[in-house]
Amino acid sequence: MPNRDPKRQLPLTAVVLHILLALADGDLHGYAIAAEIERATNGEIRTGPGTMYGSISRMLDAELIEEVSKRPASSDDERRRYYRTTAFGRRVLSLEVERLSEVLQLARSKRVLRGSGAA
Amino acid sequence: MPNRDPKRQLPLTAVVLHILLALADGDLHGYAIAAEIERATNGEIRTGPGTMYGSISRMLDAELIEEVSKRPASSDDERRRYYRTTAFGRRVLSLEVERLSEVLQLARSKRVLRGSGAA
DNA sequence: GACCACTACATCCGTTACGGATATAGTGGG
DNA sequence: CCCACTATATCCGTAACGGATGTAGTGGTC
Repeated sequence: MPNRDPKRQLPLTAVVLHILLALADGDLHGYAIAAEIERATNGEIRTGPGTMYGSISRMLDAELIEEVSKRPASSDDERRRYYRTTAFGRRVLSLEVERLSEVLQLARSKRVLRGSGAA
Repeated sequence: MPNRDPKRQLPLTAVVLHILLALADGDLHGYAIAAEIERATNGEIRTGPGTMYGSISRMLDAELIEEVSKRPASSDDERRRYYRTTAFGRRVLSLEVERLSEVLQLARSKRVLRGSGAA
């Protein structure tokens, strides 16, 4: 059994964080996750197959995600393997987002941002 | 010469990010950086010597930080080695904070946070 | 109905990064 | 003069990333 303490999973790597975010809207298969991450980050984070399938494998082991057997009705490329976040994965994601929020507050208190910083 | 494109340095690892944040207030030596990170993260991120001095070494190579020869007047433990962020390091830090800010906005738009999330 | 670009997953391997263990030695209070 | 603490350094096993390579199904087109 993998480690059930969500705090032990932190901090997440950028790739793992983005995979969890990509799956927050609904189940996706590996290739689609990579495309979604690239889209969501304006191409700034790209995950080649090594990174993607390696990360998926580790996340399955950690039970952050799980494979879904039943696939969307209309899309039927048999090669696709769909994944969704587990309750544990959502909990970890939530904690990581909270942690990042605190890091950002710290950074802002040190006036680290240049002029054009986002809200 | 190391890579001078600050975007190539992203995403930073959690440890590197926190080292840059710790040095944002002023020069510190390695041991003090580790203590400051532990303090600033309420003990959630701890850096043993392997991580700390390894990270410092890599950051020196990347010219994110540099060693300062002149040390604070009153503190004179000869073993200490002080570091400060370079202009390049501040630039990278600024970009990373901006990136994290965008990640957080994305996460919030997906309603990933539980009730007690920070502001 | 052959072709070909694209989709999709898998594995390999080199590199980077982390983390604990170990080593060494200076510092400073009691 | 101890002894705990400070401080840096190195070693080594493990985790994670990233590009290369391989294989094969899909789907449009001529």
